[in-house]
Amino acid sequence: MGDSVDNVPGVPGVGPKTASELIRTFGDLEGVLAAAPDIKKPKLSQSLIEHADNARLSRELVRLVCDRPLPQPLDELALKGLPKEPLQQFLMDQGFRSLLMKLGGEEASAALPARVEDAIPFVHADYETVIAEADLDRWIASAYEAEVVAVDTETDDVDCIRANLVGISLATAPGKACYIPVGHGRGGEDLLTERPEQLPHPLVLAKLKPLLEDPTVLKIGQNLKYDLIMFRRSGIDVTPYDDTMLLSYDLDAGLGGHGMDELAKRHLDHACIEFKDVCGTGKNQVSFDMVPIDRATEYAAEDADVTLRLWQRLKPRLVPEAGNRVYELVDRPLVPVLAEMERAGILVDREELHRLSTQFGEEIIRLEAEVHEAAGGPFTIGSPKQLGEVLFDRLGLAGGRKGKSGVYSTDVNELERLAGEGVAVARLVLDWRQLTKLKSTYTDALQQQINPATDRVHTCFSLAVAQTGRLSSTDPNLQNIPIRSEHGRRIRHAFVAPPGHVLLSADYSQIELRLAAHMADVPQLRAAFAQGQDIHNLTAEELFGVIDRDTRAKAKTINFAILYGISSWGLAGRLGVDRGEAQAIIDRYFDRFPGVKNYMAETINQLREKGFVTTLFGRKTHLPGIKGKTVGERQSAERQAINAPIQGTSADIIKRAMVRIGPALEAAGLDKVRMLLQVHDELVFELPEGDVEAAKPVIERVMAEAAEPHVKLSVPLGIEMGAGRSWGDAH
DNA sequence: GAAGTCACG
DNA sequence: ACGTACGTGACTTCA
Repeated sequence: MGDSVDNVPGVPGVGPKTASELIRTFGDLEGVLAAAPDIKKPKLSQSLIEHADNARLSRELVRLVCDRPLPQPLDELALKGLPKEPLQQFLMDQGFRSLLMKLGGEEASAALPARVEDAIPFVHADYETVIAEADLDRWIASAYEAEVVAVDTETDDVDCIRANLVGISLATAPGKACYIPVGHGRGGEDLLTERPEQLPHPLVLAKLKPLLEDPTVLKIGQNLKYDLIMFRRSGIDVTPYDDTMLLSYDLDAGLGGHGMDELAKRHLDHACIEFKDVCGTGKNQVSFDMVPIDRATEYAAEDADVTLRLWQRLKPRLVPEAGNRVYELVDRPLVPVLAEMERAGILVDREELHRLSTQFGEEIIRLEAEVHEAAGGPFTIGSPKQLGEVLFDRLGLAGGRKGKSGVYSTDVNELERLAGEGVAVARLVLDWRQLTKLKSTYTDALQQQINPATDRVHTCFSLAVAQTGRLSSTDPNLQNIPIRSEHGRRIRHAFVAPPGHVLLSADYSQIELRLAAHMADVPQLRAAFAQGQDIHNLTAEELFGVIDRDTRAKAKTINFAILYGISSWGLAGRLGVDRGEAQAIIDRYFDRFPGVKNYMAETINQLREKGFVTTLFGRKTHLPGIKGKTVGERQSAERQAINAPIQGTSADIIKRAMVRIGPALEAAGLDKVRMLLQVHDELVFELPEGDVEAAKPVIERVMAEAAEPHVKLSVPLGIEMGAGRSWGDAH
């Protein structure tokens, strides 16, 4: 990366370094200063400000070194005012223990021990249940004193939009944790039939609010987005915060899951009390408000205790290992943004979905009869096993291929092949499959997902699932709403804006190919994007010398193959040519675009050496499969290694756009524009009709400039936008 | 709970 | 010899 601090005065032999590298070299900020006793302070400051990879770090360096008024911040700094105690909070946040001790005394840094004490056992009996007001006050005071507190909320539902608060747990030191019940025994049937003695819910929240919002106390959570939403619903804005799930994700993506139970096993060698041991499972499961309070305390306080201990293990690894970039710049600030998107939800036309369900249902019944007729008897069309036997055994069609479990493949490729050969039943099954898919997954299911209180659908975005840094969406998944087929597209038209409003969709045009052109440094591709040329036409021209429908389609397939980590077998299968021909095309591609070949070789080398690959923002994806037993496993890791930096950089960029879009809109006076959805390269907004023309340029600018200043791209990022009454109309 | 299938980028 | 692209989540059938 090109950002460097040239000629750092007073640091002989250090050479060009980014701020993060300086920190890494000397252990912490104090080390940097110690190594540079005769630093020309203002000059260092200016230099760091201009070149450092963490603007916030730079600013605090300047503040520390110069003790004079700060120049205007460069990046995120512009988005937020400084907290009350910026330096102390920042240092604690960064894990600069020794400096904190010097400035704030021993007690200020007690929460971040240089070495984690392994010996403190988990003793459930030591956890405290807070029933009296004085005890609550004592715990709050202890959190202020520790300047760090792990927080966990217990509720009666995994869906935090409709969940009720049942209790809150706090931990201020390993082994020192409490549980504050507020909603137990609310009309339970078996376990608790009346409300046991508890502090009133509003009182507890009123007492916690100043603590949770205090800039000098760091709040720590595991999957904090959930708790943030719960607190936001009560008018509490938790800040500042750390999330152990995200720390794990940004440090160890690819090495395992990031749920608390798994992290506790991995890092603390501790088996947490499992939720199902407290609440049961299946039809015997009860919600948390029905759990007796003493049992609830063991479970809930342990969660906060574990979270605090995980933070002590993970946070100190951040600067040395993760380069401190994606966590600070991307993932952590995204949490409240996603929380607001989930809270907002999107309006769905229930009647339209119902009409589509009815319509699809009637068509499915017709198709079912036709399939059975053609097959010579009834069978379960939805059973791949039965369908395969009907097609390839009963009807005796040729070309049946059995997989390792001994069933014939009947997927879309196979059925399309048969349909192309004139097998009528194959086309009927394809149509039946499409409509049952649309009905069961979308038109039926989405109606069930509409929240009766808001009349809207509230998805849950997960930050720590995808190996590459992408988000994922569940309950319902709003990142796979149909668009490609005509029937499917009608479902998109059921996602609408309320009266007087429209939906605006903004998407990055071919962002992954643009990033590949930049990362592999391919002059022709860069020039084509700079001039707005059609990129598949360019590939067709380079590879085949002619541009027509056929060569362009082939070129498009090849461009995708490049992004996914090419193999001659895979390309052959997609293009319908033999393997030798596919290999010839690949060779020709590498010949025309040698940067791509080099990029792939370098990336795989890096993977073999380090065990991970990185995005332009420094996000890691570990791929232990590169050391796998089989060739297949190792080649799979190689393909992932090619794709992960591209897909991951794209994810980093749109996430940064999401973090910056709110403040940018606010600065433009567009406070009624709400971001609702992210679909990997697309953002969907809901806004008053009259705001569309003002909002478009703001959104476009933020998205187009989202990589800057930390990453300088050699290709422009193109944005396409549209607005309409429905999501379907916004494209 | 695994396998197969298919919706999206 | 190996293998039919990268990343997800939801639904259905069936053991």
